[in-house]
Amino acid sequence: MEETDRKILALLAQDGRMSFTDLGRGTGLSTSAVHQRVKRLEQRGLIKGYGATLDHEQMGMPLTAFISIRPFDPSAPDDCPDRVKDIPEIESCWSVAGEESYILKVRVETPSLLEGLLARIRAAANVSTRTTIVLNTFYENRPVM
Amino acid sequence: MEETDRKILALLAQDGRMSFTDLGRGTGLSTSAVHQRVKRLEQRGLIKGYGATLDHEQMGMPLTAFISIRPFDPSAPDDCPDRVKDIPEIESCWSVAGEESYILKVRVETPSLLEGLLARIRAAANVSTRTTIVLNTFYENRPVM
DNA sequence: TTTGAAAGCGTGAATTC
DNA sequence: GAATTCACGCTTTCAAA
Repeated sequence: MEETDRKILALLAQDGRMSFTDLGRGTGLSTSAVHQRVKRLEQRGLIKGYGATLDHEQMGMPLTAFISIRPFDPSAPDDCPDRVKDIPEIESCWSVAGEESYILKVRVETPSLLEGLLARIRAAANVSTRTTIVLNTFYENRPVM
Repeated sequence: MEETDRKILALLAQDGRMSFTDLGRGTGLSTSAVHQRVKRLEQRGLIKGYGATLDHEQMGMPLTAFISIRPFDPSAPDDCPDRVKDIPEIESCWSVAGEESYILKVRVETPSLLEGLLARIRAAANVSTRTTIVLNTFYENRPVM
């Protein structure tokens, strides 16, 4: 992948609704040339999708937390992501190296709903949890490339 | 905010490039009605922006990590986010309640670049760090609403 | 990659509910 | 105040070169 594609990706990371015409202006290509490149980037999976970034506070989900997870029984099959994937409050799920096995990022409306969520996670996956409450989001998902 | 707006937000969170025409079909409104609503949601800040989701592995930044931060000197002014905001490898920056004061999420190309990044962060903000390497991203930034 | 053309979309004003 | 209709110009999309 080269220069022009990286430029297109940078522009789309910044403004996911930018028109092909403007992408063309931004890269010095014709509209259909960028169009084809974007389609190819989508097909190759370099662009995984497009999304609007919402203000969760205004949407009534002001509480964000990280939940670090370690299995109770280290010998049990380790399918935690599968067991929690249908819990809609979980925004992200990573497996990690370190003291814990997984980190979840969750969003909820209230502390008491967080309590209920933790109980559900512990029950679904038979794990112990350590919760870190987010006090302030300075920035999130800045384009890094 | 009501039903229709939530529906629009859900659709745009899922596909940030959906046309106003399709948003209209999805909500039972005319094109210009959704158009007006989306513009209002943008103005009110409920929609903070639109972005493409990129595949960082394919882009040559396969290493993701969380860096937990605590100040060396608890009495010093606590302006860590300000001091690290120009480091481009940092994708997200949260302040948190718990043993550490901040969590950063970073993306780099190689382990040795992570080493250099950690040194830069420690020097810029006079903090100690604890790094958790991401082994696998099962999912990230799923729409939660 | 570009050109060119058809179809579809965005946008605003006027209108109605 | 919010929805619809309509009309214009611009954008998307695809085939052909």
